[in-house]
Amino acid sequence: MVELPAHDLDLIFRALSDSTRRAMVARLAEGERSVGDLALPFAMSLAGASKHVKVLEEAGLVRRSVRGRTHICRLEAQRLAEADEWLRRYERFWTKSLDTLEALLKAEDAANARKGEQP
Amino acid sequence: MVELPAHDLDLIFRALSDSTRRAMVARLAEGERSVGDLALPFAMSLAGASKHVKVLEEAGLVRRSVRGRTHICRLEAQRLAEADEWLRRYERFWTKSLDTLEALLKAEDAANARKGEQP
DNA sequence: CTGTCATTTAACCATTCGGTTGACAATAGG
DNA sequence: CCTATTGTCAACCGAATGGTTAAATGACAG
Repeated sequence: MVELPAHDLDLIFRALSDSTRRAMVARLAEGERSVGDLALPFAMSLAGASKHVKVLEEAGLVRRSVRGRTHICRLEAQRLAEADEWLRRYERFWTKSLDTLEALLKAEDAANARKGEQP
Repeated sequence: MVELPAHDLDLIFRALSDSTRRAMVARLAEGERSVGDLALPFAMSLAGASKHVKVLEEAGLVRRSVRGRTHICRLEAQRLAEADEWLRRYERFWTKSLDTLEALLKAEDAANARKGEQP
């Protein structure tokens, strides 16, 4: 459980705050992709897409290996885990509300059951 | 399991990409805080901090209730859950590497055990 | 009514962002 | 060698970001 520099989380969350980049991450989850492949789905110049890839790379979310003239990208999932680690610190706050709701429903059921037993 | 608009995730991740705002979230996890309280830890004008709170609010991460002249903020954890939901789509990619490591270790153990059985 | 406390708004500034185009570099395939 | 293909780099643009200060709003206290 390493404590990461705040700056890293800045970069990771920033990288994920753009839907184009999130889509690229989704694509990379299916397997390695060249920059050109990643650019393909978007109505955007290759240079534009290339910039997005760079942002992902600088956030550590993507690793690139140059093979000939094509740059092959692959997802660096550990980095996603680090963002997730930060978020899960607060997990109890969103599960708690569900638990509370559950408790309320149970209490209601119990009340109904009592009514049913003594009409 | 609601599919959220991409735009919402944009706002949530963007809001979390700043360490000041993440610190505010952390603070709000301890309980409700006024804008002034939230601003206190930072070497920043109140107006500046107020802007950060607004960013959190617009991302839906914070709900504000005005009580007299003080604005009381509280964490809207469901919103964090939505970011987490996106990330967990890729959970298997970062747990997989751990599993693989585990498998390797187990295989090694098995090999050692075999050696031990037939010396 | 007056002042003061909590906060927002407005205007401004430098920097970053997301995007473009055009030039460049390197590799692949005739 | 020549020419595509793959991708980056540099310069530029408008919009957004993170910050400031100064003024405005709104509620409470005397």
